[in-house]
Amino acid sequence: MAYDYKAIEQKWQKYWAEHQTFRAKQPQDFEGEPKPPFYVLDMFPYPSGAGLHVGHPLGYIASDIYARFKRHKGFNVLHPQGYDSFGLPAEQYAIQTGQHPAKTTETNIKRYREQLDKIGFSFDWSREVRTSDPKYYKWTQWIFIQLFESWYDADVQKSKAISELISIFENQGNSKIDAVCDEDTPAFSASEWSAFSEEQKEEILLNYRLTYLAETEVNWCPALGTVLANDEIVNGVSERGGHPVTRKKMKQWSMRISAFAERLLSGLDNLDWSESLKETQKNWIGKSVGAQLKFNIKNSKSLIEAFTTRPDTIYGVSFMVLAPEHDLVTQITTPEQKEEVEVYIKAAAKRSERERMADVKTITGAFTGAYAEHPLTKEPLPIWIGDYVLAGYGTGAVMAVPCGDQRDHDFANHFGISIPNVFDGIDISQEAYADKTNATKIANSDFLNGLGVLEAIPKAIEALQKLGQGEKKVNYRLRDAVFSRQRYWGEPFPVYYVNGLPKMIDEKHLPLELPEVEKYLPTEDGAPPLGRANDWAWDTKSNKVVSNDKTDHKTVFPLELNTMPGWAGSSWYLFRYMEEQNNRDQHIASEKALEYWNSVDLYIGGSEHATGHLLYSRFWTKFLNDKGVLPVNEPFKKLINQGMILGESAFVYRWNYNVEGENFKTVFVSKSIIDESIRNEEMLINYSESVANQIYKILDGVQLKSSKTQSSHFSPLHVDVSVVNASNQLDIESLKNIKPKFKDAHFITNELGKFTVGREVEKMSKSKFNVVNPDDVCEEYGADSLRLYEMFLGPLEQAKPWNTAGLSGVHNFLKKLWKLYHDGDQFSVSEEPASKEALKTLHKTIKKVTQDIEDFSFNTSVSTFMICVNELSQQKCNSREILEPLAVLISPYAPHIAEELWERLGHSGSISEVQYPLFDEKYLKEDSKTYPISFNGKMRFTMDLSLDLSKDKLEEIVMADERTQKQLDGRTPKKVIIVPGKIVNIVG
RNA sequence: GCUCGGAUGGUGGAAUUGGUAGACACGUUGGACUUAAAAUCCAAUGACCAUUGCGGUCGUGCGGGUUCAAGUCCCGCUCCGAGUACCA
Repeated sequence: MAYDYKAIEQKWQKYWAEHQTFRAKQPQDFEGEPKPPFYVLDMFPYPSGAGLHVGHPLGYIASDIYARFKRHKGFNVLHPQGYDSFGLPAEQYAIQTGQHPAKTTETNIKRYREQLDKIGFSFDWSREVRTSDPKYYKWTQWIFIQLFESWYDADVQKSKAISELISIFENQGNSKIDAVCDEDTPAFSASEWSAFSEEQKEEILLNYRLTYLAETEVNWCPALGTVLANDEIVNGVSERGGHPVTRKKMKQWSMRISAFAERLLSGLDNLDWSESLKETQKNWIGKSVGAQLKFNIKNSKSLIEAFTTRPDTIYGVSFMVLAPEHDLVTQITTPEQKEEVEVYIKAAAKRSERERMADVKTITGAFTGAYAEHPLTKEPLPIWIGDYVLAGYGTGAVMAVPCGDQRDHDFANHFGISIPNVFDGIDISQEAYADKTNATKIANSDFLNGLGVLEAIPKAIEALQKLGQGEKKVNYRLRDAVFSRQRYWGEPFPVYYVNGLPKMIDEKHLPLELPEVEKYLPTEDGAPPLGRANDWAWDTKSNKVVSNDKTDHKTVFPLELNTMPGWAGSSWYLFRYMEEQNNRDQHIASEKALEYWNSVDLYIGGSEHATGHLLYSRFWTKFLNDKGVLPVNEPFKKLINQGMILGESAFVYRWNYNVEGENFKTVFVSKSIIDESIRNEEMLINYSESVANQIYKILDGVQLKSSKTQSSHFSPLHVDVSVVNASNQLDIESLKNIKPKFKDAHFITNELGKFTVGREVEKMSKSKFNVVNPDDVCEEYGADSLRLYEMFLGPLEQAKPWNTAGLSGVHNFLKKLWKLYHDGDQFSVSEEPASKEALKTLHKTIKKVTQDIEDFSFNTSVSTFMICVNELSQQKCNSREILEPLAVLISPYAPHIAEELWERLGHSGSISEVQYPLFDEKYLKEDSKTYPISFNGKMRFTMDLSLDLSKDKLEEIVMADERTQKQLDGRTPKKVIIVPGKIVNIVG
């Protein structure tokens, strides 16, 4: 019987579903001691309308292999899947078509599920989550409330209940605690606190809450009608769609993730993540250690605070620069400078983020007319404004040290400000000296003279501290994350407003479900889509959502109109999977389940989530750990980024032929002809008789101008990869059928009537017509072939192009594997003991494959299987002793064929939990080795020699060999290097 | 600019502590089977030279170095990719 992958795969997919083969057990399901848990997770997909292409399952296949391997190794494996089902595309589609996003999302999920099922994943679907399910987002809202009810104690680096903070305020005000809060929070005593009105208290508390409402400058994207987070902006335009982004002030919910900066940074050390990913998070958090200095302003009570990492260069300060948006600017600008400053501020505000970034070279700024006072020398320092100083970083002000910072150097040069030098023996006339090497000594700096950087920094801080004008400070680049979106398809905030102040809906009334709206657009007066809902007011009496007409601001209040961002639901979903569906109502997951499953042992997904999802979920995990909700403070122990699978786009080339008169026909020329014609430096018409005839026929009567063929005469156009075969030949008829715009086009083919296309590797996308669909591959070769091929393609973490041609190789391998267990059409294995070589082949394979799985080197294990099957075929081995363990070995990779063979071997039930074969060294023991015999490091021939031989004996035998004598040609070797079991090298 | 990766045949990619470079697969070529095709099987396949046979020279982006021995280690470059970007 031939290998009928279609029947086999269908059969086993059905079996797995019916028997719930991959359902994970909860600890209480075991009689006696539970099996050790192992949690393998994929980044859950956003179910887009385009469906899956072959790039998506790459990571899923890798994690599935690992999950299946761990089951064979005796673990209780949790390998769930779900959907990140809130999001922009469904809403954009709703705006265009009027269809409810819930409906399109449902359709898309169905399609995803079908596609995933065909690949044979061992997912436990009984635990599926969807972020848009009210039963799920009830807990997203619950976490939001917990954040609102918390503040951060920087002293012990822990989040605590807000009630605790209130009692601290009541007893001692806010001066003695080290709580993370907004920069502009005023200081108050206990009695002042008591004297505040309830509303004032609420406003102050908002400065401390871990999620807070604040007027923030946000990244507003007019085209998308929403605010974007920093990580949703790439090169100054929106990640989705590439629309321009501008700065705008809006009242927004924010997350005080900055409070967790230090923990997010130090926690990285214990994670088994790739160095590059950790590096990306480190840079994003951007810790810098330095000092915060206070500069008095002449003739003013105000101070300028500036952060610096180089307090040792304090004597090199010759001016100050404020960000144009800095609050002090209007206060201190002198009447003479007022006009110039205002013009500058206006111009700076107009420059979009993108322009500012693109144009770093142009130096701009304006003098305010005011002077600050140097804290040590008391010299006046002119105060400038310049847009190279960012309002959002540090204090929005810098002490400019032109000798030590290139930007300050450029600015000083441009505006003719002096550049005092504080480095001993360094020439700073051309450029600043920014090195922090301790060997360079500080000069012209009073008490710092002669010190290296490392000694000078603490000394400088000490001196400034004595004056009350500076202290050590750690600064982070990480900004608080804006949490409001002006969108419909997201989690509603469990928030209503009393006198403009936010109140939380009590937990027991959650979820607050998303209301219906008649249109998914913002309202005419610019409110978010929820502003269109008729029933969107909160009745505090009945604790229900009621009609807006009932709003009286006494018992019925308006609800929040924004919704939460995409990362809300994905920040905690991993913990939801830990609990079974029917026990999820009362909590995120039961304590017992959280304790048992702990955290994700292996997480696989794309590196594009480095500074978004992966940072936010670490933040929420730490927070929920502080609260005692979670027993862990990191969500993902080990993380692997799978590389992107790229598409091989196909191009046809339109000939922009040069004519006397009109140009009206669409003519495409085979790539092979173009290339050769260019190489031969001839006219296309002279390429060959066949080509000339075609041209005459198409361009009947047209007079071509003579010129040599050049690539600039052709414009490339994408064509769908499905109409191109593995040899790059285009099926012209099919192309005309699927793309009517080619209907009347002419195609100039080579002598054999073939038309070849050009190829280029690009990102796989619909617009490039290079998408390969996994369904098609499963149809043509089967899921096991798809799985093996995706792994065979190359290292998991590396980007690589998809090349359909290679699929037949792994498919052939499966056929060969099948044949090992069959004699002609008959299933046939022998009960005879296996030969020595067969056992050696098997154990060699066990050893290598086990090692490869542990190293996530799946490409090499596929090769190993190929070698194994090749060898066993050669040996004509069909012994059960070999073939049984082989089926288990390969089952994580090609589960369908493995199940089928296992059944044919006479077993009932799934192969999935059969013990993984154990490696035994004794089968690999060799008594001889094929030694490479090298001369001066170059291998000349090999010799089979016993491994028992001593070094001397080896040398004797090698030297006696006639080939050795021939190589030496009468010379006496200077030296003979012998590494037993490895190599013989003769020098001389 | 900075940080992190990477560069090996026609192609995707192997190569454990430095120890036979190019495993495995694709592609290509030749052969067997077949009326023919497909499928299958066998053989060859880094480049160059030699060829009746034995064989030889070069070769892992470039230039140096360490070593009996370097794809692997060290120094200096080039190019490509990713992330990040006026962060004081």
